[in-house]
Amino acid sequence: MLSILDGLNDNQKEAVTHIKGPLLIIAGPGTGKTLTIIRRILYLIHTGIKLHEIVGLTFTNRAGQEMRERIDPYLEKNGEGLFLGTFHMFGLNILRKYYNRDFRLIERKEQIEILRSLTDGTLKKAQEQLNYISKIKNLYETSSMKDSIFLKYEEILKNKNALDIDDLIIKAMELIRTCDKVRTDISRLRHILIDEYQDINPLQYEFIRSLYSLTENICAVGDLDQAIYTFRGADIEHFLNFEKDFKGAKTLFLKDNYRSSKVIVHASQFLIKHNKKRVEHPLEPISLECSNKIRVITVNNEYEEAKIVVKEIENRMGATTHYSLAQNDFRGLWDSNYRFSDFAVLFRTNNQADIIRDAFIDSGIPYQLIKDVFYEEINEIEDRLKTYINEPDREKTLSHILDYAFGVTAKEELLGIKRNLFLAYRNFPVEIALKKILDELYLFKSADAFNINVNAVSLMTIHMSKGLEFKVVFITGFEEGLIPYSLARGEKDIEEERRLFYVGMTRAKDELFLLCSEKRHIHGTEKETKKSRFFYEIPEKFLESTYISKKDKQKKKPKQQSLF
DNA sequence: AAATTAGCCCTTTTT
DNA sequence: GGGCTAATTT
Repeated sequence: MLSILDGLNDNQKEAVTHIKGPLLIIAGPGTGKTLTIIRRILYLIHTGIKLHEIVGLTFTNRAGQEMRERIDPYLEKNGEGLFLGTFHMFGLNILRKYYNRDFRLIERKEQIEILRSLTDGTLKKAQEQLNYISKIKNLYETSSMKDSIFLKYEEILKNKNALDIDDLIIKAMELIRTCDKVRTDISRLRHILIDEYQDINPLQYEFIRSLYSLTENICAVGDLDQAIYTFRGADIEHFLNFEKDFKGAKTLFLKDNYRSSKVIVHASQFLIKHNKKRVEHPLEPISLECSNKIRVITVNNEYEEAKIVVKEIENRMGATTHYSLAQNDFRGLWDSNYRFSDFAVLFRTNNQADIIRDAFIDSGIPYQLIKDVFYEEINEIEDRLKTYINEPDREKTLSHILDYAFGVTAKEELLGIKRNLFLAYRNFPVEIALKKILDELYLFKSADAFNINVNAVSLMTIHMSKGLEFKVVFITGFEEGLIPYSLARGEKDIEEERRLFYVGMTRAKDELFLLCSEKRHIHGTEKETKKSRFFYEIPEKFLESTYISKKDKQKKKPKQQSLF
């Protein structure tokens, strides 16, 4: 009991021990959100709640996995019975148990094929219609579910005994609502925890409500200031309405930031306060040290921008060139207080990555470019798996397939799934066991995207950086057109862009660099740029601006002459 | 059927 | 500028 609350601050303790009725925990960046959730689960268990009476829902496998890893050591039998994972995995579990054991999960590629057959055959139209159907499902627009294209698509899926990824939630919810057996099973649940509540979409909301009607206990954790996915259907109104939605709800704030320096916390707070649509809540740095100012560096072009990033990293690592060749030379690495993995370079759009990556290749600094490589990877896996089909021993073949498919992702929590798949498909023809195994692999699409154990500088979009932290963060392209992005027009869009930039800023623990290039190639043509409007929303006292430009000297000369 | 050319549009992205 | 696709040529 004492140890469960050990090391927690007062806000966190309250969040852990308030276990009756609905609770909203507003957890700003770096406030110990995951720790609090974990301790809360341990506390629930301590009060006599059983593992199988708790369900924790996350948006990404990464988040679910992180919690799993951190909580399992404290639990008997490796936490068996406690569900911690994505909405989709939770839905899948219900469906496999009660719906139809051998339905197939179809992936985007096949969805497109189906819609091609239903429309004029062009990819463009098919994509358009797929987005439309997915939107209907995720916004849970029941009235549009009578549209002819929707019905035709559903009919084909039904004939194929297939579900799409959105159906994992929809069909599971329908079962919960209509099937007594499932209701009985679900009603064993007593506590629902939902992470990242600000990014919930209407479908997920409906799903939660269905669960809540049976459990009466809900704990939502999130931070409106970090809502960056409204563009794909997340609705921040759910967060704003939590107290109205769930009778008797209590709201708590975690207000101590353990992650970032004083300057970074204060500067980012000044920025985010420009948003009108938000819940005001305090956020204070624990750190009292007088820290470095945020460095705003203006350079001539995007190549210079990349060079500056590399140079600043080299300065901190102590060594000079070609680390990959210098494995026996420990001097630089040994002296440094930094590891390469302490640095992150963030950008708004993926096409900014190339120039930055090239600069890293030139310098020899190890880097990991974090993006959705899984699609390419899975095609490779597919090809490789097909070569196993001809082997005579079926069980052996299946085992090979699973080894290969899951070996690539190499995640501990996949081992159980691997075993289950083996048992389930042991008696199926190999080809069928194969479109199914791949199907389930798709659910783990981005599980490998970021590897925290690799000692390399991380390069990624700001979106991908959510939930991560680094000693030193470089945000590149700090210009109008990129931050905020040019397509963001209305107040609502700009506020989301501001939140995105806020997420980027608050990834930094010690040092934050904002890089601004005077010129940049946009769709091939060079354009003059302006500093981001967000620059002017951060008080000057937090900033240290530097101007590095090749034109520098030429510009200054005429100015001086004019003085005489 | 393969090869070439002309036209198009350009975010962010999980499951 | 370049990746993708549809249209056109060979």
